[in-house]
Amino acid sequence: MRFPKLYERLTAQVPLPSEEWEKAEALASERVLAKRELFVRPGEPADRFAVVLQGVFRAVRVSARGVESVKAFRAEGELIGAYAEMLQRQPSMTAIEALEPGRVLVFQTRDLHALEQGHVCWERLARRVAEHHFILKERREQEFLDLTAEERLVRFWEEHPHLKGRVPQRDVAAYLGITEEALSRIMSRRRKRKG
Amino acid sequence: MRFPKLYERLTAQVPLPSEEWEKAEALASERVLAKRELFVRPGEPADRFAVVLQGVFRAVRVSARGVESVKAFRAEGELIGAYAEMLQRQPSMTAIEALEPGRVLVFQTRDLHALEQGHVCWERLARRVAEHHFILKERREQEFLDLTAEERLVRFWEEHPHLKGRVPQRDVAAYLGITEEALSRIMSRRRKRKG
DNA sequence: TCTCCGCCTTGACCTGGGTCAACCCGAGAG
DNA sequence: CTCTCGGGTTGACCCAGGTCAAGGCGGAGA
Repeated sequence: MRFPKLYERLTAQVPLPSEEWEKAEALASERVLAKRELFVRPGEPADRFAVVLQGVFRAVRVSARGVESVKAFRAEGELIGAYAEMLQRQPSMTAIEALEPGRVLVFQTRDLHALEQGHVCWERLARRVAEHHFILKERREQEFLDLTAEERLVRFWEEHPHLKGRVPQRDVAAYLGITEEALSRIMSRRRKRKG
Repeated sequence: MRFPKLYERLTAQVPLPSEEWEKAEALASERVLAKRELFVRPGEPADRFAVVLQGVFRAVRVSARGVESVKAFRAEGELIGAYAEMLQRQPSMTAIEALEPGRVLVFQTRDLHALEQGHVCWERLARRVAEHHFILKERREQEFLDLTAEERLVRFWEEHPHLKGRVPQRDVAAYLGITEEALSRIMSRRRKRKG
């Protein structure tokens, strides 16, 4: 077993026979990414995903207006991939970019599919993953519905303390749905108010 | 079988043995709701959900500021319930209200849990449901990130043509994340521009 | 050392939407 | 027939955040 810690984490979610995990490991491959390198680029088929072993990534989409918005940041232990597109068997509309030099463990969806045929544990895991991501998205929806940009900022740092110093401010702005100028002003306003 | 059409729809998602469906039907109960009546009220345990047989429902949450925001509208054939809270075994923070007199088919999560022990099809269905809801939420997130209120309005009616005339304007506003005054103005602005 | 570049800040100005308050209108109820 | 009430509209005013443009600043490379 090459990734016992990862196995540990997964098994906490859904019991996973170690033989099954060994099979999965055999199908996975490690990949190193430079800062700014894309793990997924828009237009590509959404046929793979990965677990972050090292580094921070951002999932970005550029709108019709040409504005970049950040859908999520992902760090060690989390999944990266164009999930929604994968589920809908569409080409990716999302870019996934390394914000630092990183390492990931890549799986082909096709391989996972094959594993699912062999043991129900993989379907159960897929369910957990879907449910977890649903909860994340719903939380974010709620934030857009009833928080101001400033409140969303505060909440962002509460929810992502591990990203301190690892993501540029402009990306935080793009995550909050505001411009970098607006974010800069919100921060200076708070500096003044709080001390 | 009491609900063959519903069985049809589900089976299109995930093959469901008819015996299993019959078991589920036996556990479900029909409930009639008056206009304005709540199917779920905030604070209650999130221990049940339902399929809408008739009527339109809204899922509402009131923010700390006391503002109502609408998370979703649900009509015939769709699911209602405090899904996120259910997954997290929390009391509901959401109210689910009938906007018209309605009928629903109610399931206890506990019962579904029991069914899952008996046959994998229920887990598969749960996975599909989670994935589907994820996609819906992500779409909405994207709309908040890169559309104006007016564009969200247009998209809303494109995505929910069946709600025309069935939901009050103020609730559409609460769904879009704006006030009813703002929505009214956006509409009159468009009336002027377009003719 | 100087320069360039990526990232952040600041200013001036504009605009969409929030807030508060008045008003309108159509449908039931008495 | 009138009153009331729920839902929608309109106006006046304000403010958060967008836009455009000009710096500022620290670090890497020549």
